[in-house]
Amino acid sequence: MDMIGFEQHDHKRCVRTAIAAVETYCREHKLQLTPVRRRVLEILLERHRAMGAYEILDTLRGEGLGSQPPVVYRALDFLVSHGFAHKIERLNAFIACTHPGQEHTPAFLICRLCDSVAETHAEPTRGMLGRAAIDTGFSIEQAVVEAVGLCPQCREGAHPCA
Amino acid sequence: MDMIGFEQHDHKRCVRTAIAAVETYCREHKLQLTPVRRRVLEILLERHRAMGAYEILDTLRGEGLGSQPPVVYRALDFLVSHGFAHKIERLNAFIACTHPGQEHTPAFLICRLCDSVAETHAEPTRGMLGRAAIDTGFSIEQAVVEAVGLCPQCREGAHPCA
DNA sequence: TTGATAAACGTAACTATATAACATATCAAC
DNA sequence: GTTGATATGTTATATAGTTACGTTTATCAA
Repeated sequence: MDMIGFEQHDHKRCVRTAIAAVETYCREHKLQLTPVRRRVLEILLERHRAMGAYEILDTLRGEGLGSQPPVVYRALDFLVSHGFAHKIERLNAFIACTHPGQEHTPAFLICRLCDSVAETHAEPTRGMLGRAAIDTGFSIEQAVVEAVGLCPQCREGAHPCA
Repeated sequence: MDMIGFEQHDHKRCVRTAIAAVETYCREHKLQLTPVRRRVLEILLERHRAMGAYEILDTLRGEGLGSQPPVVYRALDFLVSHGFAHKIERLNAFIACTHPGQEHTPAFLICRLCDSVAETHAEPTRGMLGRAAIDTGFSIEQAVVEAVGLCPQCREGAHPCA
């Protein structure tokens, strides 16, 4: 058991489950989960945090699985476009999806101190943003929702004055 | 009158108004609206769209106002940190705030075809995201909310089948 | 099983975005 | 005017992402 993503959980099990879900999805949708793509996803799942493309690339290099930027960017494009991973725009980094295969609009809680990221769910077409879009005639296709703040752990340590 | 930000408006007047508001705010809060900072804000207001830092820098260069990246990044840091401009994470670009000086949580509607950006307002601490934050013990300090889709103009031209 | 086609990969070079570090200048207060 | 803080100028470098092109591998139909 580790403390990851603000919560305790059995990490090895969560990696296995996620990989299995992606494998199934790819089989059913005739997508090629090639060695590079699979390994990039595994790296993201194992670390269980947002990683820069070049950080992932360094790991691949050490394993002889491709050493140039396009290799990792192509794998990430695949993973992101099918919802197996997400890009955190605020960090220029990538993170494995916590529930791959399911349709969802991800939102993220990013800790500004430890850079940990928790994925959650948002309904951006509801609420004020959806209202604004309708009013202006804008059609929302996708949304980036990233909250920055303090995770529970850092919150405790951060304010000795509190 | 131009078509900007999805709507017609008197652009020169909007630039003057915005600059005046920022000037007042800076005077009242003892902030230095130096020539470089002021000019970067003016450039953003005049263009009235999201601009990359290097695009702004090119303009500054042409005017002899500083030619190296740190110049523009420092000016942008100032403008963004005081809410006079915003960074669009999705575009790695910057845009002038449409109502500087007022407390607000900006949200953006970004057209994926013409890259036009409209600023609106969101209440991310309400709704599902706020609920998720409370449930996990995360304290939201700031939020990036950027919807990607089609603006009214591009929507018309984009689907001849519709 | 083979040939055609499309998809994925390997690599080099390059472009774009952003920051570090340090010297100089300017401003504000005493 | 001297001092400390704030802002600027400049060089170099770090980080992020793309283009282009040739090769390999998978898919599928004849």
